[in-house]
Amino acid sequence: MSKAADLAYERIRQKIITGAYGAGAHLKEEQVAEDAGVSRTPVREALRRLDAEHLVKFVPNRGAYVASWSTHDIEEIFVLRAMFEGHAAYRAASRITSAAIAELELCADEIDAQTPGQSERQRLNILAANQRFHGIVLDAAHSERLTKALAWLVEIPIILRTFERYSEKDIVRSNQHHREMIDAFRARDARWAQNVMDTHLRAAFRRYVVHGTENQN
Amino acid sequence: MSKAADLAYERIRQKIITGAYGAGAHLKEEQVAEDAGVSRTPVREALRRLDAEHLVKFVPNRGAYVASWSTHDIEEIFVLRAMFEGHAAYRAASRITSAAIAELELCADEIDAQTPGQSERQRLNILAANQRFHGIVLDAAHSERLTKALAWLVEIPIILRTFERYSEKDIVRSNQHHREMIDAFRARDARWAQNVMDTHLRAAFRRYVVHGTENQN
DNA sequence: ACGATACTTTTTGTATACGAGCGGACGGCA
DNA sequence: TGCCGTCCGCTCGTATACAAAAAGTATCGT
Repeated sequence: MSKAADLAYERIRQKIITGAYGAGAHLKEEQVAEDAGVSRTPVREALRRLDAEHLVKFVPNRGAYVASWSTHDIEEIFVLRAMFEGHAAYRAASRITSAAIAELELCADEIDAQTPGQSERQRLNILAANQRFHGIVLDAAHSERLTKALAWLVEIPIILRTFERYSEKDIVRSNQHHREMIDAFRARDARWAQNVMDTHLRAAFRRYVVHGTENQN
Repeated sequence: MSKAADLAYERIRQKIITGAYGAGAHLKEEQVAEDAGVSRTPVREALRRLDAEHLVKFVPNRGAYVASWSTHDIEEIFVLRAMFEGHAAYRAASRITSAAIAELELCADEIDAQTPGQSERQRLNILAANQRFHGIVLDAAHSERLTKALAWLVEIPIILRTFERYSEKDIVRSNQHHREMIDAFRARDARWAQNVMDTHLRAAFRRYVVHGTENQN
Protein backbone atom coordinates (compact mmCIF):
# COMPACT_ATOMS: atom_id res chain seq x y z
CA MET A 1 0.00 0.00 0.00
CA SER A 2 0.93 3.59 0.23
CA LYS A 3 4.13 4.59 1.90
CA ALA A 4 3.41 7.25 4.49
CA ALA A 5 0.07 5.79 5.57
CA ASP A 6 1.63 2.39 6.14
CA LEU A 7 4.46 3.92 8.07
CA ALA A 8 2.04 5.79 10.30
CA TYR A 9 -0.03 2.64 10.71
CA GLU A 10 2.95 0.58 11.83
CA ARG A 11 4.23 3.24 14.18
CA ILE A 12 0.92 3.72 15.91
CA ARG A 13 0.33 0.00 16.11
CA GLN A 14 3.72 -0.58 17.65
CA LYS A 15 3.21 2.18 20.18
CA ILE A 16 -0.12 0.70 21.17
CA ILE A 17 1.26 -2.83 21.46
CA THR A 18 4.33 -1.82 23.41
CA GLY A 19 2.20 0.34 25.63
CA ALA A 20 3.76 3.66 24.63
CA TYR A 21 0.22 4.78 23.95
CA GLY A 22 -1.67 3.49 26.99
CA ALA A 23 -5.25 2.26 27.03
CA GLY A 24 -7.74 5.07 26.69
CA ALA A 25 -5.15 7.58 25.54
CA HIS A 26 -6.35 10.31 23.23
CA LEU A 27 -4.46 10.04 19.95
CA LYS A 28 -4.27 13.58 18.64
CA GLU A 29 -3.74 13.55 14.92
CA GLU A 30 -1.21 16.34 14.83
CA GLN A 31 0.90 14.87 17.58
CA VAL A 32 0.83 11.39 16.05
CA ALA A 33 1.68 12.90 12.67
CA GLU A 34 4.74 14.54 14.17
CA ASP A 35 5.76 11.28 15.85
CA ALA A 36 5.65 9.46 12.54
CA GLY A 37 7.10 12.32 10.53
CA VAL A 38 4.19 12.54 8.11
CA SER A 39 1.20 14.81 7.65
CA ARG A 40 -2.23 14.39 9.20
CA THR A 41 -3.82 12.86 6.09
CA PRO A 42 -2.06 9.49 6.17
CA VAL A 43 -2.41 9.48 9.94
CA ARG A 44 -6.16 9.69 9.60
CA GLU A 45 -6.07 6.79 7.19
CA ALA A 46 -3.98 4.74 9.59
CA LEU A 47 -6.35 5.52 12.45
CA ARG A 48 -9.29 4.45 10.32
CA ARG A 49 -7.65 1.12 9.68
CA LEU A 50 -6.87 0.66 13.34
CA ASP A 51 -10.47 1.51 14.09
CA ALA A 52 -11.60 -1.24 11.74
CA GLU A 53 -9.32 -3.61 13.64
CA HIS A 54 -10.80 -2.39 16.91
CA LEU A 55 -7.45 -1.20 18.20
CA VAL A 56 -8.71 2.35 18.51
CA LYS A 57 -12.15 3.81 18.98
CA PHE A 58 -13.44 6.87 17.15
CA VAL A 59 -15.57 9.44 18.90
CA PRO A 60 -17.33 11.71 16.40
CA ASN A 61 -15.87 15.14 16.83
CA ARG A 62 -13.14 14.25 19.22
CA GLY A 63 -10.85 11.86 17.41
CA ALA A 64 -9.37 8.49 18.23
CA TYR A 65 -8.80 6.85 21.58
CA VAL A 66 -6.85 3.65 22.04
CA ALA A 67 -9.27 0.89 22.88
CA SER A 68 -9.58 -0.57 26.34
CA TRP A 69 -11.23 -3.81 27.32
CA SER A 70 -13.15 -4.92 30.36
CA THR A 71 -12.82 -8.47 31.66
CA HIS A 72 -16.22 -9.07 30.12
CA ASP A 73 -14.97 -7.91 26.74
CA ILE A 74 -11.98 -10.17 27.04
CA GLU A 75 -14.11 -13.18 27.77
CA GLU A 76 -16.16 -12.35 24.72
CA ILE A 77 -12.99 -12.13 22.65
CA PHE A 78 -11.66 -15.44 23.90
CA VAL A 79 -14.95 -17.20 23.26
CA LEU A 80 -15.08 -15.87 19.74
CA ARG A 81 -11.49 -16.86 19.20
CA ALA A 82 -12.19 -20.36 20.48
CA MET A 83 -15.06 -20.66 18.07
CA PHE A 84 -13.13 -19.26 15.12
CA GLU A 85 -9.89 -21.06 15.67
CA GLY A 86 -11.74 -24.23 16.55
CA HIS A 87 -13.41 -24.02 13.18
CA ALA A 88 -10.03 -23.31 11.56
CA ALA A 89 -8.57 -26.41 13.23
CA TYR A 90 -11.55 -28.42 12.01
CA ARG A 91 -10.97 -27.36 8.43
CA ALA A 92 -7.21 -27.69 8.75
CA ALA A 93 -7.44 -31.34 9.79
CA SER A 94 -8.48 -32.43 6.32
CA ARG A 95 -6.29 -29.99 4.43
CA ILE A 96 -3.00 -29.64 6.26
CA THR A 97 0.15 -30.94 4.55
CA SER A 98 2.73 -33.07 6.29
CA ALA A 99 5.22 -30.25 5.73
CA ALA A 100 2.99 -27.92 7.73
CA ILE A 101 2.64 -30.54 10.45
CA ALA A 102 6.42 -30.75 10.61
CA GLU A 103 6.52 -26.98 11.07
CA LEU A 104 3.99 -27.23 13.87
CA GLU A 105 6.24 -29.76 15.52
CA LEU A 106 9.19 -27.37 15.26
CA CYS A 107 7.14 -24.71 17.01
CA ALA A 108 6.25 -27.08 19.82
CA ASP A 109 9.90 -28.14 20.12
CA GLU A 110 10.97 -24.51 20.29
CA ILE A 111 8.50 -23.83 23.06
CA ASP A 112 9.69 -26.83 25.03
CA ALA A 113 13.29 -25.79 24.54
CA GLN A 114 12.62 -22.27 25.81
CA THR A 115 10.36 -23.25 28.67
CA PRO A 116 12.72 -23.88 31.58
CA GLY A 117 13.51 -20.49 32.99
CA GLN A 118 11.70 -17.18 32.82
CA SER A 119 13.97 -14.71 31.02
CA GLU A 120 12.35 -12.01 28.94
CA ARG A 121 14.15 -13.29 25.87
CA GLN A 122 12.68 -16.77 26.38
CA ARG A 123 9.18 -15.44 26.91
CA LEU A 124 9.39 -13.57 23.63
CA ASN A 125 10.64 -16.66 21.83
CA ILE A 126 7.78 -18.68 23.23
CA LEU A 127 5.30 -16.00 22.28
CA ALA A 128 6.67 -15.94 18.72
CA ALA A 129 6.60 -19.73 18.40
CA ASN A 130 3.05 -19.78 19.72
CA GLN A 131 1.97 -17.17 17.18
CA ARG A 132 3.64 -19.19 14.43
CA PHE A 133 1.81 -22.32 15.55
CA HIS A 134 -1.59 -20.66 15.39
CA GLY A 135 -0.71 -18.96 12.13
CA ILE A 136 0.13 -22.27 10.49
CA VAL A 137 -3.15 -23.82 11.59
CA LEU A 138 -5.03 -20.82 10.27
CA ASP A 139 -3.26 -20.95 6.93
CA ALA A 140 -3.95 -24.67 6.66
CA ALA A 141 -7.66 -23.95 7.00
CA HIS A 142 -7.46 -22.28 3.58
CA SER A 143 -10.12 -19.76 4.37
CA GLU A 144 -8.93 -16.28 3.57
CA ARG A 145 -11.97 -14.67 5.06
CA LEU A 146 -11.61 -16.59 8.28
CA THR A 147 -8.00 -15.49 8.53
CA LYS A 148 -8.88 -11.85 8.05
CA ALA A 149 -11.83 -11.93 10.39
CA LEU A 150 -9.65 -13.49 13.03
CA ALA A 151 -6.65 -11.20 12.76
CA TRP A 152 -7.83 -8.60 15.22
CA LEU A 153 -9.03 -11.16 17.73
CA VAL A 154 -5.64 -12.82 17.83
CA GLU A 155 -3.77 -9.64 18.46
CA ILE A 156 -5.65 -8.36 21.43
CA PRO A 157 -4.27 -10.92 23.89
CA ILE A 158 -0.80 -9.87 22.75
CA ILE A 159 -1.57 -6.25 23.44
CA LEU A 160 -2.90 -7.17 26.84
CA ARG A 161 0.31 -9.11 27.44
CA THR A 162 -1.64 -12.07 28.69
CA PHE A 163 1.45 -14.20 28.15
CA GLU A 164 3.25 -12.29 30.87
CA ARG A 165 0.88 -13.86 33.34
CA TYR A 166 1.62 -17.44 32.42
CA SER A 167 3.64 -19.61 34.72
CA GLU A 168 6.01 -22.31 33.58
CA LYS A 169 3.36 -24.89 34.37
CA ASP A 170 0.81 -23.03 32.27
CA ILE A 171 3.17 -23.03 29.32
CA VAL A 172 3.84 -26.75 29.66
CA ARG A 173 0.13 -27.49 29.65
CA SER A 174 -0.39 -25.16 26.71
CA ASN A 175 2.26 -26.94 24.71
CA GLN A 176 0.74 -30.30 25.58
CA HIS A 177 -2.35 -29.01 23.83
CA HIS A 178 -0.21 -28.15 20.83
CA ARG A 179 1.20 -31.67 20.76
CA GLU A 180 -2.24 -33.18 20.99
CA MET A 181 -3.45 -31.00 18.17
CA ILE A 182 -0.61 -32.27 16.02
CA ASP A 183 -1.71 -35.81 16.81
CA ALA A 184 -5.24 -34.93 15.82
CA PHE A 185 -4.00 -33.49 12.52
CA ARG A 186 -1.95 -36.60 11.83
CA ALA A 187 -5.07 -38.69 12.47
CA ARG A 188 -7.06 -36.30 10.23
CA ASP A 189 -9.61 -36.19 13.01
CA ALA A 190 -11.31 -32.83 12.54
CA ARG A 191 -13.51 -32.91 15.62
CA TRP A 192 -10.60 -33.91 17.79
CA ALA A 193 -8.51 -31.00 16.48
CA GLN A 194 -11.42 -28.63 16.94
CA ASN A 195 -12.04 -29.68 20.50
CA VAL A 196 -8.39 -29.48 21.45
CA MET A 197 -8.19 -25.96 20.04
CA ASP A 198 -11.30 -24.96 21.91
CA THR A 199 -9.93 -26.41 25.14
CA HIS A 200 -6.61 -24.74 24.51
CA LEU A 201 -8.10 -21.28 24.24
CA ARG A 202 -10.58 -21.65 27.05
CA ALA A 203 -7.76 -22.73 29.30
CA ALA A 204 -5.76 -19.71 28.20
CA PHE A 205 -8.61 -17.41 29.12
CA ARG A 206 -9.00 -19.09 32.47
CA ARG A 207 -5.33 -18.63 33.27
CA TYR A 208 -5.64 -15.00 32.28
CA VAL A 209 -8.55 -14.42 34.60
CA VAL A 210 -7.04 -16.27 37.57
CA HIS A 211 -3.65 -14.64 37.39
CA GLY A 212 -5.28 -11.36 36.62
CA THR A 213 -7.43 -11.23 39.72
CA GLU A 214 -4.44 -12.30 41.78
CA ASN A 215 -2.06 -9.65 40.51
CA GLN A 216 -4.23 -6.81 39.38
CA ASN A 217 -7.37 -5.42 40.80
CA MET B 1 -19.68 10.36 12.65
CA SER B 2 -18.77 13.17 10.41
CA LYS B 3 -21.29 14.50 7.99
CA ALA B 4 -19.75 14.44 4.53
CA ALA B 5 -17.88 11.19 5.07
CA ASP B 6 -21.03 9.45 6.26
CA LEU B 7 -22.98 10.79 3.37
CA ALA B 8 -20.40 9.51 0.92
CA TYR B 9 -20.34 6.18 2.74
CA GLU B 10 -24.09 5.73 2.51
CA ARG B 11 -24.25 6.79 -1.11
CA ILE B 12 -21.53 4.42 -2.23
CA ARG B 13 -22.97 1.60 -0.17
CA GLN B 14 -26.40 2.10 -1.66
CA LYS B 15 -25.03 2.19 -5.18
CA ILE B 16 -23.16 -1.03 -4.58
CA ILE B 17 -26.17 -2.77 -3.04
CA THR B 18 -28.60 -1.65 -5.70
CA GLY B 19 -26.11 -2.59 -8.37
CA ALA B 20 -25.55 0.93 -9.69
CA TYR B 21 -21.87 0.22 -9.18
CA GLY B 22 -21.50 -3.29 -10.60
CA ALA B 23 -19.09 -5.94 -9.35
CA GLY B 24 -15.50 -5.19 -10.24
CA ALA B 25 -16.23 -1.58 -11.17
CA HIS B 26 -13.43 0.90 -10.64
CA LEU B 27 -14.56 3.51 -8.16
CA LYS B 28 -12.67 6.64 -9.12
CA GLU B 29 -12.45 8.98 -6.19
CA GLU B 30 -13.11 12.11 -8.15
CA GLN B 31 -16.16 10.71 -9.89
CA VAL B 32 -17.58 9.30 -6.66
CA ALA B 33 -16.92 12.60 -4.95
CA GLU B 34 -18.92 14.39 -7.62
CA ASP B 35 -21.76 11.85 -7.29
CA ALA B 36 -21.99 12.50 -3.57
CA GLY B 37 -21.36 16.23 -3.83
CA VAL B 38 -18.35 16.23 -1.50
CA SER B 39 -14.60 16.39 -1.94
CA ARG B 40 -12.21 13.50 -2.35
CA THR B 41 -11.09 13.45 1.28
CA PRO B 42 -14.32 12.12 2.84
CA VAL B 43 -14.72 9.81 -0.13
CA ARG B 44 -11.37 8.23 0.64
CA GLU B 45 -12.50 7.75 4.22
CA ALA B 46 -15.73 6.13 3.11
CA LEU B 47 -13.88 3.81 0.76
CA ARG B 48 -11.55 2.82 3.56
CA ARG B 49 -14.51 1.84 5.70
CA LEU B 50 -16.06 -0.12 2.87
CA ASP B 51 -12.72 -1.84 2.38
CA ALA B 52 -12.75 -2.86 6.03
CA GLU B 53 -16.22 -4.31 5.46
CA HIS B 54 -14.94 -6.12 2.38
CA LEU B 55 -17.38 -4.36 0.11
CA VAL B 56 -14.58 -2.88 -1.96
CA LYS B 57 -11.03 -3.95 -2.60
CA PHE B 58 -8.07 -1.59 -2.67
CA VAL B 59 -5.31 -1.99 -5.23
CA PRO B 60 -2.19 -0.06 -4.23
CA ASN B 61 -1.76 2.71 -6.72
CA ARG B 62 -5.00 2.28 -8.56
CA GLY B 63 -7.77 2.84 -6.09
CA ALA B 64 -10.87 0.95 -5.09
CA TYR B 65 -12.80 -1.69 -6.97
CA VAL B 66 -16.15 -3.06 -5.85
CA ALA B 67 -15.65 -6.58 -4.57
CA SER B 68 -16.78 -9.65 -6.44
CA TRP B 69 -17.26 -13.14 -5.11
CA SER B 70 -16.79 -16.58 -6.56
CA THR B 71 -19.13 -19.43 -5.66
CA HIS B 72 -16.35 -20.73 -3.47
CA ASP B 73 -16.18 -17.39 -1.63
CA ILE B 74 -19.89 -17.46 -1.13
CA GLU B 75 -19.82 -20.92 0.37
CA GLU B 76 -17.12 -19.72 2.74
CA ILE B 77 -19.27 -16.77 3.68
CA PHE B 78 -22.34 -18.88 4.35
CA VAL B 79 -20.39 -21.36 6.45
CA LEU B 80 -18.93 -18.55 8.55
CA ARG B 81 -22.35 -17.02 8.88
CA ALA B 82 -23.82 -20.32 9.99
CA MET B 83 -21.14 -20.60 12.65
CA PHE B 84 -21.48 -17.03 13.82
CA GLU B 85 -25.22 -16.78 13.82
CA GLY B 86 -25.51 -20.24 15.27
CA HIS B 87 -23.40 -19.04 18.14
CA ALA B 88 -25.53 -15.91 18.39
CA ALA B 89 -28.67 -18.05 18.57
CA TYR B 90 -27.04 -20.17 21.25
CA ARG B 91 -26.31 -17.13 23.37
CA ALA B 92 -29.66 -15.57 22.62
CA ALA B 93 -31.57 -18.59 23.94
CA SER B 94 -30.64 -17.81 27.53
CA ARG B 95 -30.84 -14.04 27.21
CA ILE B 96 -33.74 -13.15 24.94
CA THR B 97 -36.71 -11.36 26.46
CA SER B 98 -40.30 -12.32 25.82
CA ALA B 99 -40.80 -8.93 24.20
CA ALA B 100 -38.10 -9.79 21.69
CA ILE B 101 -39.66 -13.17 21.09
CA ALA B 102 -42.95 -11.44 20.38
CA GLU B 103 -41.16 -9.29 17.81
CA LEU B 104 -39.69 -12.37 16.20
CA GLU B 105 -43.17 -13.74 15.92
CA LEU B 106 -44.34 -10.55 14.22
CA CYS B 107 -41.55 -10.94 11.66
CA ALA B 108 -42.57 -14.52 10.97
CA ASP B 109 -46.22 -13.46 10.64
CA GLU B 110 -45.25 -10.72 8.23
CA ILE B 111 -43.33 -13.17 6.08
CA ASP B 112 -46.26 -15.58 6.00
CA ALA B 113 -48.62 -12.76 5.12
CA GLN B 114 -46.45 -11.62 2.22
CA THR B 115 -45.60 -15.06 0.91
CA PRO B 116 -48.41 -15.93 -1.50
CA GLY B 117 -47.55 -14.18 -4.73
CA GLN B 118 -44.29 -12.93 -6.16
CA SER B 119 -44.58 -9.18 -6.52
CA GLU B 120 -41.43 -7.11 -6.10
CA ARG B 121 -43.07 -5.24 -3.25
CA GLN B 122 -43.75 -8.47 -1.38
CA ARG B 123 -40.22 -9.75 -1.93
CA LEU B 124 -38.81 -6.57 -0.42
CA ASN B 125 -41.14 -6.83 2.55
CA ILE B 126 -40.08 -10.41 3.14
CA LEU B 127 -36.44 -9.45 2.83
CA ALA B 128 -36.91 -6.66 5.36
CA ALA B 129 -38.76 -8.89 7.81
CA ASN B 130 -36.09 -11.54 7.45
CA GLN B 131 -33.37 -9.01 8.18
CA ARG B 132 -35.29 -7.83 11.21
CA PHE B 133 -35.60 -11.38 12.46
CA HIS B 134 -31.89 -12.03 12.26
CA GLY B 135 -31.13 -8.63 13.72
CA ILE B 136 -33.27 -9.32 16.77
CA VAL B 137 -31.54 -12.64 17.39
CA LEU B 138 -28.16 -10.97 17.07
CA ASP B 139 -29.11 -8.22 19.48
CA ALA B 140 -30.42 -10.76 21.95
CA ALA B 141 -27.02 -12.45 21.95
CA HIS B 142 -25.70 -9.34 23.70
CA SER B 143 -22.30 -9.58 22.11
CA GLU B 144 -21.32 -6.30 20.55
CA ARG B 145 -18.21 -7.72 18.99
CA LEU B 146 -20.09 -10.59 17.47
CA THR B 147 -22.56 -8.17 15.96
CA LYS B 148 -19.84 -6.05 14.42
CA ALA B 149 -17.85 -8.99 13.17
CA LEU B 150 -20.96 -10.36 11.54
CA ALA B 151 -22.22 -7.20 9.89
CA TRP B 152 -20.32 -7.58 6.65
CA LEU B 153 -21.13 -11.27 6.34
CA VAL B 154 -24.83 -10.62 6.60
CA GLU B 155 -24.88 -7.99 3.93
CA ILE B 156 -23.17 -9.85 1.18
CA PRO B 157 -26.11 -12.16 0.40
CA ILE B 158 -28.25 -9.06 0.11
CA ILE B 159 -25.86 -7.52 -2.36
CA LEU B 160 -25.84 -10.71 -4.34
CA ARG B 161 -29.63 -10.66 -4.31
CA THR B 162 -29.76 -14.27 -3.24
CA PHE B 163 -33.33 -13.71 -2.18
CA GLU B 164 -34.36 -13.13 -5.77
CA ARG B 165 -33.65 -16.77 -6.40
CA TYR B 166 -35.95 -18.13 -3.76
CA SER B 167 -39.18 -19.79 -4.75
CA GLU B 168 -42.39 -19.59 -2.72
CA LYS B 169 -41.68 -23.06 -1.38
CA ASP B 170 -38.19 -21.99 -0.27
CA ILE B 171 -39.62 -19.07 1.63
CA VAL B 172 -42.19 -21.26 3.35
CA ARG B 173 -39.47 -23.65 4.48
CA SER B 174 -37.29 -20.75 5.59
CA ASN B 175 -40.06 -19.34 7.71
CA GLN B 176 -40.72 -22.75 9.24
CA HIS B 177 -37.14 -22.54 10.47
CA HIS B 178 -37.94 -19.15 11.95
CA ARG B 179 -40.93 -20.59 13.79
CA GLU B 180 -38.90 -23.47 15.09
CA MET B 181 -36.24 -21.09 16.33
CA ILE B 182 -38.88 -19.18 18.24
CA ASP B 183 -39.96 -22.45 19.85
CA ALA B 184 -36.36 -23.15 20.79
CA PHE B 185 -36.05 -19.72 22.37
CA ARG B 186 -39.27 -20.21 24.32
CA ALA B 187 -37.86 -23.51 25.58
CA ARG B 188 -34.56 -21.76 26.38
CA ASP B 189 -32.88 -24.60 24.56
CA ALA B 190 -29.62 -23.13 23.33
CA ARG B 191 -28.41 -26.10 21.34
CA TRP B 192 -31.73 -26.44 19.62
CA ALA B 193 -31.71 -22.78 18.62
CA GLN B 194 -28.13 -23.07 17.43
CA ASN B 195 -28.83 -26.11 15.29
CA VAL B 196 -31.93 -24.63 13.75
CA MET B 197 -30.00 -21.49 12.83
CA ASP B 198 -27.22 -23.58 11.34
CA THR B 199 -29.71 -25.61 9.35
CA HIS B 200 -31.50 -22.46 8.26
CA LEU B 201 -28.38 -20.92 6.77
CA ARG B 202 -27.02 -24.07 5.20
CA ALA B 203 -30.37 -24.58 3.50
CA ALA B 204 -30.24 -20.98 2.29
CA PHE B 205 -26.83 -21.55 0.75
CA ARG B 206 -27.99 -24.73 -0.89
CA ARG B 207 -30.95 -22.98 -2.44
CA TYR B 208 -28.63 -20.27 -3.70
CA VAL B 209 -26.32 -22.76 -5.36
CA VAL B 210 -29.08 -24.84 -6.91
CA HIS B 211 -31.07 -21.97 -8.34
CA GLY B 212 -27.85 -20.28 -9.35
CA THR B 213 -26.55 -23.08 -11.51
CA GLU B 214 -30.00 -23.44 -13.02
CA ASN B 215 -30.48 -19.82 -13.95
CA GLN B 216 -27.03 -18.53 -14.59
CA ASN B 217 -24.41 -19.44 -17.21
C1' DA C 1 -18.95 33.05 46.08
C1' DC C 2 -21.24 30.53 42.64
C1' DG C 3 -23.17 29.90 38.18
C1' DA C 4 -23.91 31.11 33.52
C1' DT C 5 -22.42 32.93 29.28
C1' DA C 6 -19.44 34.55 25.81
C1' DC C 7 -14.87 34.25 24.08
C1' DT C 8 -10.52 31.92 23.16
C1' DT C 9 -8.02 27.84 22.23
C1' DT C 10 -7.52 23.35 20.66
C1' DT C 11 -8.64 19.65 17.68
C1' DT C 12 -11.17 17.53 14.27
C1' DG C 13 -13.37 17.64 9.55
C1' DT C 14 -13.21 19.17 4.65
C1' DA C 15 -11.40 21.18 0.57
C1' DT C 16 -7.83 21.98 -2.63
C1' DA C 17 -3.31 21.94 -4.61
C1' DC C 18 0.73 19.56 -5.73
C1' DG C 19 3.73 15.43 -6.55
C1' DA C 20 4.40 10.40 -7.72
C1' DG C 21 3.43 6.06 -9.86
C1' DC C 22 1.27 3.25 -13.25
C1' DG C 23 -0.73 2.10 -17.68
C1' DG C 24 -1.45 2.96 -22.34
C1' DA C 25 -0.24 5.09 -26.68
C1' DC C 26 2.82 6.56 -29.91
C1' DG C 27 6.99 6.36 -32.42
C1' DG C 28 11.49 4.52 -33.51
C1' DC C 29 14.23 0.59 -34.64
C1' DA C 30 15.33 -4.11 -36.03
C1' DT D 1 5.67 -5.89 -39.63
C1' DG D 2 6.60 -6.76 -35.00
C1' DC D 3 8.85 -5.41 -30.79
C1' DC D 4 10.79 -2.37 -27.46
C1' DG D 5 11.51 2.08 -25.26
C1' DT D 6 9.95 6.52 -24.15
C1' DC D 7 6.53 9.88 -23.23
C1' DC D 8 2.04 11.49 -21.87
C1' DG D 9 -2.11 11.40 -19.27
C1' DC D 10 -4.87 9.66 -15.67
C1' DT D 11 -5.52 8.63 -11.01
C1' DC D 12 -4.00 7.97 -6.63
C1' DG D 13 -1.15 9.56 -2.49
C1' DT D 14 0.31 13.39 0.50
C1' DA D 15 0.64 17.93 2.19
C1' DT D 16 -1.30 22.14 3.51
C1' DA D 17 -4.77 25.54 4.22
C1' DC D 18 -9.22 26.62 5.84
C1' DA D 19 -13.80 25.90 8.28
C1' DA D 20 -16.49 23.97 12.00
C1' DA D 21 -17.13 22.03 16.37
C1' DA D 22 -16.01 21.20 21.06
C1' DA D 23 -13.48 21.99 25.32
C1' DG D 24 -11.52 25.14 28.38
C1' DT D 25 -11.34 29.83 30.48
C1' DA D 26 -12.25 34.18 31.99
C1' DT D 27 -15.52 37.58 33.00
C1' DC D 28 -19.81 39.31 34.33
C1' DG D 29 -24.03 39.16 36.85
C1' DT D 30 -26.62 37.65 40.59
